[in-house]
Amino acid sequence: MTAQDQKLLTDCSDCPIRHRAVCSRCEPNELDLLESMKYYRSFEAGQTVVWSGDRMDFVGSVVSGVATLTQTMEDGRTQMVGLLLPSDFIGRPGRDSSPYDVVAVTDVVMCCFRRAPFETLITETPHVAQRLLQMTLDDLDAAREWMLVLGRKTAREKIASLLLIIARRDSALQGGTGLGPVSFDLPLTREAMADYLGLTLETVSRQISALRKAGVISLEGKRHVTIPDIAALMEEAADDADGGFLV
Amino acid sequence: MTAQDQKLLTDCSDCPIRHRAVCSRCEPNELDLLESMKYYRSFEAGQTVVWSGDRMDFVGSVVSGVATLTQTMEDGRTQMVGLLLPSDFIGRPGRDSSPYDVVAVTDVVMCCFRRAPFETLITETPHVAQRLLQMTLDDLDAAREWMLVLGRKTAREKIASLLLIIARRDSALQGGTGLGPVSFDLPLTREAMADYLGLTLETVSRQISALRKAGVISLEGKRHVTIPDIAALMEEAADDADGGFLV
DNA sequence: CGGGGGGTTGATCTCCTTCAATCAACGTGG
DNA sequence: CCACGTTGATTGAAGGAGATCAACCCCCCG
Repeated sequence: MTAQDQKLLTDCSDCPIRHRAVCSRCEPNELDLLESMKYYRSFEAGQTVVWSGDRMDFVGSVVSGVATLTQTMEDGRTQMVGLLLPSDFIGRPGRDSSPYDVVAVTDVVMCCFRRAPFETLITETPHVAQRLLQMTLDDLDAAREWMLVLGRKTAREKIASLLLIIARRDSALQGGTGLGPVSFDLPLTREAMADYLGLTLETVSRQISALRKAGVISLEGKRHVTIPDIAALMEEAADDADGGFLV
Repeated sequence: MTAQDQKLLTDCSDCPIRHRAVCSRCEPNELDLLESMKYYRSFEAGQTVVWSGDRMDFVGSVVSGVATLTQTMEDGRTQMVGLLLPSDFIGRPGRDSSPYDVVAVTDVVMCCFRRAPFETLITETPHVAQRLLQMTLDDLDAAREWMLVLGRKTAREKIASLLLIIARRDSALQGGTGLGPVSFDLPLTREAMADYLGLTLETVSRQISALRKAGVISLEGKRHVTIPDIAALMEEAADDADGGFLV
């Protein structure tokens, strides 16, 4: 985090996620309340933010970077159940421990609120609670969308679906047009993609190669992806919803 | 619905889901408001409650019976993304169409509210919105739990997991002790189970037979299941969480 | 230079799907 | 009352998509 970033982060009105996070609906006085109880925390790539089952004394928003929510079985099988991007919220009111591991996959900055004051706040100010309900409903839709991917799609379709999701987000954030070639960096390793998709990392690697050989995507290095024709990728993903690329 | 059921359903204070549904936190005056805008609808087994994409002019709670939330791809592959039991809520404020098909799998009675008045109500009375947030968070947890099942469990583990979920619900509803043998009727056909689990109906049938032959479950007819030893079934489900049978 | 993390590719195996036959239960109409 | 069709379920045989095991590459860093 540069000195300038640090400066930006002290004032809510300059916050990069001001218009999308839990606080987006707040009136100025509500924002003052939130501002008085907030603090920032930084995590390095690879660092665990919260361990599954551990006590969690805060909730908060991802300001920058990417984190994952994962579940692990006793024998080591793991499934990613959420991908946390800037403006996404971590933690739930009314529960003091996370049932998932939260791991930073890139460097992450979070805007945190201590849980107790936050919980009283959402019972008293409706705008935060309303926004939180909206965000939770969106998360639920995303989770259900993902259940279709996990349960019914082939490995190739899974990869295509994941690439589309990342492309969509990126283009929404960067303000691309949604037309013409799209290109972005994969924030996830092959293994993390496998954990998201319910596959092995070998299968992920093979299917990415296959999509490359088919000309649906092209790679520079291992991580930078270019999509010459988004419609072709949507075809591969078997996305019935036209999806509305920019949604 | 018998005449007595009908009578019971006219008054919120006698409602069987009074203490678990969206209305469970309401003060008497809030309940009066809700009561003034509610109406009941019945659906027969097999009937579609809402078609994916269609306009939805109401939201509401399942009072009795079982319904499913499913997604279907163009080529016919379908994935169940939710199982709706008594007290579960359908529809979301702020959106006028469902992205999923809602289908009654048994006869279903719903307590409905017209969407417009309900939406103004939740912006004005905090208790309904708070309860809705809680329920949505629970749904999200359930969806994420299910992502682990879909992504990482074997067919046998999937079947065991589904049986456990149904057993848990049933025993919570019926007020069983959670100890000793548990027995219940499957509300779902083999095909519906397959759609829930991301399997084929043949695999479902085979794995149920396998669990029966292994003595983990026993069947009377095709639908009535008895579980002599719940711990054994949890073992088969590879449920890391002790699960706390009664949660 | 060694070592380790991340990635690719190959060979083999296996679990689940696919296709198909059969069965039991049930209703319906002649 | 029985032939017939339908629906839900079971079981078998064969094939395939993805897992598993393993070798190897690239690049960065100490």
